[in-house]
Amino acid sequence: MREAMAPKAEKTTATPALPGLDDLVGYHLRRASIVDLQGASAALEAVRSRPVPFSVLSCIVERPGISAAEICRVLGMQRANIVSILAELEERGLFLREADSRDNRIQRLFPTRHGQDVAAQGIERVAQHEEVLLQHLSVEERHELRRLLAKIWQ
Amino acid sequence: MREAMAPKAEKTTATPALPGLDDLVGYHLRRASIVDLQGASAALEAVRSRPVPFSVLSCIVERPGISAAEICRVLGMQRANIVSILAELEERGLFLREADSRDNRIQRLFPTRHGQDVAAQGIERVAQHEEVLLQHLSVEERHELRRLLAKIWQ
DNA sequence: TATTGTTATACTCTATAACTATA
DNA sequence: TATAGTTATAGAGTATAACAATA
Repeated sequence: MREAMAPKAEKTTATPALPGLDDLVGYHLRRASIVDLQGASAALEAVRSRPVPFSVLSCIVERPGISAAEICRVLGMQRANIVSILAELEERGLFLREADSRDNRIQRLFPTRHGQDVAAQGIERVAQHEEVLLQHLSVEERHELRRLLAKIWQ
Repeated sequence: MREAMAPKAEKTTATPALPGLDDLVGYHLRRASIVDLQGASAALEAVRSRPVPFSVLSCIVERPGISAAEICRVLGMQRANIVSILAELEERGLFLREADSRDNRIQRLFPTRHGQDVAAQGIERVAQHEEVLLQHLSVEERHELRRLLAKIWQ
């Protein structure tokens, strides 16, 4: 607010070609992502989870038998960071580990019935949150947005 | 494949209405944002900064005389979290604090010449990074993406 | 009472290095 | 040697509570 009455001098000799923070797509990407994360986090409280742990659970439910390393590749996270998340999900009885019959290094993860229910409830809640988040976007715009975003990271 | 004989509920009895992780706009928002942040962080190493501190500096450069609390409102961050960031930027001589003449609670922040240079160099680097990030998007798509993202958080 | 700047603190998420055991 | 799971650790970012000074 207020221009502060031109404090002393300078004021930068006009920067016409120089882009500002608001011109960067990444800035809006970040701001939008933060708003989404906050809403998603609130939505996931209903199933006592958080965005990343919930994404991991969803992976297991959507791909029964997936390994931890595979989940990391799918979600783009470090193997070291999934360990405590899996420990928590396992303790809650949301999935089970089963040794791979051919490769003893690998543990194959299978969702329990409870895990499937929690994942379904979570997705439902997050979808409801997105309905609010994207309320000012038409169906076409939502699809276009998702398409453009996927193009960036995939 | 193998229809007829009415299957008795096996292997995911078709989940048509249930959205998966990949259907959530927020999922792609997050993934895209992470990729962008990584690139932006790398780009900002050239000016020894990071996304958030750089955003704060940009705010000061773009709005000379802004206060810390105002920056927090602009960037959507907590007042408590800007303190150490300002301390670092100040120590590097990127801006100066000046007591407000009317309200002694407020410190008005003004960029130094060096601060302006660093901000300009940083923006340039980040813009170059975005050129790579958005290389597969047309100019129209980039503008549409930014418009849709701004619609979400603004 | 409300706001500014501040300290302290905790949590989430991401990152790297290094270890073990298997392959 | 390469990969899977793991431990430890660090860093960035976000969040809340509380305080003193000022309005």
